[in-house]
Amino acid sequence: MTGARALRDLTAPVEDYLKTIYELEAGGGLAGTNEIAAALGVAAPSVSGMLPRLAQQGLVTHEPYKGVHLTRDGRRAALRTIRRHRVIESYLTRALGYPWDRVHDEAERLEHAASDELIDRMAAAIGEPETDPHGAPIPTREGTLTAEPALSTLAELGEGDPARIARVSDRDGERLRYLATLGITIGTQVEVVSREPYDGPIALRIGARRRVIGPELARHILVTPIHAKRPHRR
Amino acid sequence: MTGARALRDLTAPVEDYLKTIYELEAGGGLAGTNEIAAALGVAAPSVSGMLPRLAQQGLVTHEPYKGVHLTRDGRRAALRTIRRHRVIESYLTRALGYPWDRVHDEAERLEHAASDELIDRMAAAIGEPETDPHGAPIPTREGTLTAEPALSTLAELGEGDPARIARVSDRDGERLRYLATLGITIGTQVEVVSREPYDGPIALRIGARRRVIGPELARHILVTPIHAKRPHRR
DNA sequence: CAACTAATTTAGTCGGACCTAAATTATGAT
DNA sequence: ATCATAATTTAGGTCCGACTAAATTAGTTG
Repeated sequence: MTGARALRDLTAPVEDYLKTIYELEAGGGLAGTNEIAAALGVAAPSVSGMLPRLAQQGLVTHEPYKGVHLTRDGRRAALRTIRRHRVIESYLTRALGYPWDRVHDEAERLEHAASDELIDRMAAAIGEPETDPHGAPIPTREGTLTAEPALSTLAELGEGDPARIARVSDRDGERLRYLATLGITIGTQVEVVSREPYDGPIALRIGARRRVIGPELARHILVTPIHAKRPHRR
Repeated sequence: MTGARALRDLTAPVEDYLKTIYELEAGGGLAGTNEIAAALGVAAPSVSGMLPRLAQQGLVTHEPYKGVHLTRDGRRAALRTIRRHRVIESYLTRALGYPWDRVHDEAERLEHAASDELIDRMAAAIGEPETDPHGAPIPTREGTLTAEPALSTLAELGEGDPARIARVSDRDGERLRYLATLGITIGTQVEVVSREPYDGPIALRIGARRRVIGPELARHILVTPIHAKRPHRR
């Protein structure tokens, strides 16, 4: 009974907090005030001020000085916003020809304004994709996120290992633009040709091309290693 | 020099006020506080509170107890928002299959979140339409609105006069839904078959169908009378 | 275990946008 | 010209979401 009520009229900042907390929780156990503040580009006391408001709406549990956790409702709201974001990103690239480095900011604003109906129509119009243009999985309408298969970093691949580009962060447009010039897009097959020791440059075969990238960049590129048998995982 | 600055970061409420003031000015000389309040669904003192803020941003000139007028900047911002709204409505119907009675609310929210680039891409994707799904003209990217040809009301038509449905209000979804069941859509040709005196019902031929509507509804339907020669206006 | 440091919260403000209740101004009628 | 009424503004308050500066708590280290 508590579920469906609050989700409707969350403010844009609230949705942003929930999304951020969700991502921090997923990626590192607990979400700290400072982390949230840094991720949102906001001062730490602003976060301290927001947390009680979120708690009072039943979206989050908060023990002062310890940390925050999303409640079931909070997680649902977060996944709803994430779904919106990723569907919008997908739609903009597939239906309106947006380059992948310019969809993030647009989605960041539209995700708070689009109705469920619009999101569903967009998703349907582009064939209900399972991932967004950067490889991130799109939560379902019901708020479930298919468990992501374990991905490796391009930096972890050994020489001669073939792999397929699976995911990159959508945050840094600059980096996405650079990756595009390298020919690195989601689904592209790559292979580590050679690696210099001591965290040195990594030489790649990307399709037919050969390129060398730094290890720091490689750590931001997630890949699915390709084994002898085709990875027909479901 | 003053122009381009302020337009970028107007808040959603500010854009709504400007849009409303623009429409009231266009439709009736001066925009009164109460009118604005009624149109926005807000208390009158809220408007009194907002007007100085708008004036201070150079969007409006305000002489207390007399009235408001949009400045050049204010008019530009208003037209920009109106363009957004109408492009979005058009896109939703033409590209995503929205029925014309459900696009208004969606556009009302998206118009504050969409970038200029998105609006332009949407417009391009559906062939740069000149009017929205309800027949309202779409301002150009440069902020000009082609002078609307003088339209009549369906209630003003005499018996036997053929006309083409030109425009209806997008506000009332209920009414739009009813009009759709009558077969009344933009561009449809209609003809007044007969009219009862004393502001009585009006019998119409709509395509092949015959329908009778009340005079109040007829006054909300704008039409282009069709004369002997085809109205090949540009 | 005491003390320092880093993380977090509290205290105190601010601006935007809304509200109700009470003044004020303008206007039209007598 | 005065007076009632309608339109508008002022007064006073709320909530949200942000800020800086100052306190507090937790955690680590000597």
